[in-house]
Amino acid sequence: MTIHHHPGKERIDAVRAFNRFYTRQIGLLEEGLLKSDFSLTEARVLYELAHRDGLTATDLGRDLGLDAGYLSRLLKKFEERDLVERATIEADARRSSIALTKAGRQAFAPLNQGSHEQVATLLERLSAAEQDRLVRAMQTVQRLLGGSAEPKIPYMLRSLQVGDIGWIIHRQGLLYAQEYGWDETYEALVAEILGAFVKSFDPKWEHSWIAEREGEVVGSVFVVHQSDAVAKLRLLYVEPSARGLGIGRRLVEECIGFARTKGYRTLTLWTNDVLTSARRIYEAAGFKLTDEERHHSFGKDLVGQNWNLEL
Amino acid sequence: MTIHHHPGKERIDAVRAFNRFYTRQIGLLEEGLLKSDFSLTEARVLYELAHRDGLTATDLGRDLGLDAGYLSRLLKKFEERDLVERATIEADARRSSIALTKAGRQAFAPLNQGSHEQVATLLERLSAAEQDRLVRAMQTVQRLLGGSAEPKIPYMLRSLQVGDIGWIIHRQGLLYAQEYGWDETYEALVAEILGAFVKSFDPKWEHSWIAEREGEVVGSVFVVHQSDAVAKLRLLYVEPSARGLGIGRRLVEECIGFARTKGYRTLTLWTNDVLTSARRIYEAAGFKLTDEERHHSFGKDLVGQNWNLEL
DNA sequence: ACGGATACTTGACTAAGTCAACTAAATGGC
DNA sequence: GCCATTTAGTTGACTTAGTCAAGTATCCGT
Repeated sequence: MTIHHHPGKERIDAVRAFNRFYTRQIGLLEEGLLKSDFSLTEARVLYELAHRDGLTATDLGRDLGLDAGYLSRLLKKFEERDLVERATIEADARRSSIALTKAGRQAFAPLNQGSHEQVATLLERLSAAEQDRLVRAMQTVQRLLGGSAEPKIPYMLRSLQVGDIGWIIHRQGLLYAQEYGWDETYEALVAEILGAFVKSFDPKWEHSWIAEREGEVVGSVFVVHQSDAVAKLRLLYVEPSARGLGIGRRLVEECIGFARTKGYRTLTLWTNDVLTSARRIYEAAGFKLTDEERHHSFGKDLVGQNWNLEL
Repeated sequence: MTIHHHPGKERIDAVRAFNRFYTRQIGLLEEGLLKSDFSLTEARVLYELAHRDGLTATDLGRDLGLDAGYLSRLLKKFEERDLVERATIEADARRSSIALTKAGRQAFAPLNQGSHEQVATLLERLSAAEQDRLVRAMQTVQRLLGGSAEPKIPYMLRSLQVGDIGWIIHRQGLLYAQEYGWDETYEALVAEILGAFVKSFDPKWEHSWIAEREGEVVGSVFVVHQSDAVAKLRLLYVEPSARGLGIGRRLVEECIGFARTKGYRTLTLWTNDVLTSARRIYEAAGFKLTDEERHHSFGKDLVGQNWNLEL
């Protein structure tokens, strides 16, 4: 379950600004269609017909937001021009499945090509990296507004890839700075830990888990070898946007399972008392608080805690 | 100058998919306007008039992509309904500056409110973090397509902030993996270097520069203390999207200037021969190659180089 | 088997937008 | 300073795009 949130004025205004911007943008793209013998709506209908099979008039009307009467006439005109043909659906005599004829596909091709070239021209003004960012940003917008509800797979775990440790350092640095006011030395500590982890990585004794949700890193945890009897769980974190999905608990469970199968006797971890949600996960997993000490780190007075789990 | 790039089919198709998606999205938002006594175009005109001063008919037509004749009649109707008034521009008797009257603002208010609420409803379905991502993504699209030309300030230099080192580790890790096929140990090395840099940072002898372009990190460099006579330049990098702006050269110059003022006698650096564009910058800045050695690192056979500049 | 819904179709209409011809004022070149 | 050209805006005549309501044929649930 995702937590919903009443949006602030700045966000609403930003979205409205984008809507105005893109209304204009689409208007510009339409102008390119003007020279063809099809209107924008006709082109949209042709596009759908060219890319999807077995469509009925109702499908088209629903997906493109068109009036049934208008669409009916439009399709009739297409049929007269021999661009589309309708096949009766045996199961339902009211509906018919609409498809482009060969002539229809031929008429659509230059239209499609024109649109393709227009977009290509638009993109050519950008560098490859910018094109990439543009596409990603568009996909983000589409995914978020597309009402795609909850993704089928809420998250998946994988092991470390290039780019991950930098990303985790970046996010943890920012997150703890925002939430607890820690300074840049925390980020530096994470960098040192993860740099050393990768450098001296020993697959026999160590492991990492990255939680990914729709292609984005939303959590991670590491198990490092302290001695043949003691494994250490390090740097558990879950993105605020992905909290409530049980990712934290799952990551800790993976660590425990890994430590058990590798024959460790104890799983230990160090944390700070301000990190209450992490603490709750450790308690639920059976960890016991063994000791606490005050320390001054990351620009704050903190209480460090060691927790142990006998395996 | 930015490097342009011929876009691939996937990117073009992704952009076209987004256009279709957003055409529909805007269609849905328009439906909300239907109950008011203004058409979408009228509402757009009212919006512009409400938010910008001293507009002429031509300005409106250009910015909203409207036919001059159509707009003329539309404004005449508004004037008859006493929603707008025109003031003659003393410098040019052909043009007149159009503004909403009090009645115009009153008529616009519920329209504006309606649109505001509609967007608010749309956003409410998302969590705060998702709203944030949506807005960012929209701003990215708008900035990239907005033809905002070159930004007034092509880039600016600043010193390190929380989140920077993680970001630099992430980007360098990915970049060298993509461009030269280096493995995750390079990213780990960067993490160790930067973790240690922040941890043992000595402002008397050391410094960092982050190049920022429109709020994004596009380059960085570090100077570290090796001895009181020798400073080391480390981890120079410039984002591919920001190459050609002279950022690399500028970063190296800053390092040299800093090393001179701090009284170092030598500025040294280590690099690899495959990094040809960096090498060109070092040569131009007066660095001399002192020695080379073959080594196997980051999953590749490489030739490491030491370069020195006597200050 | 029948009441209500669904998938279209058609007629009558209005809104939205285009195009070209026109007037009046400004602007640039010589 | 004059004249050709451009720009700002207007108007008439028109087309296209889209809406609305009433209608027919078919399907679906009970």
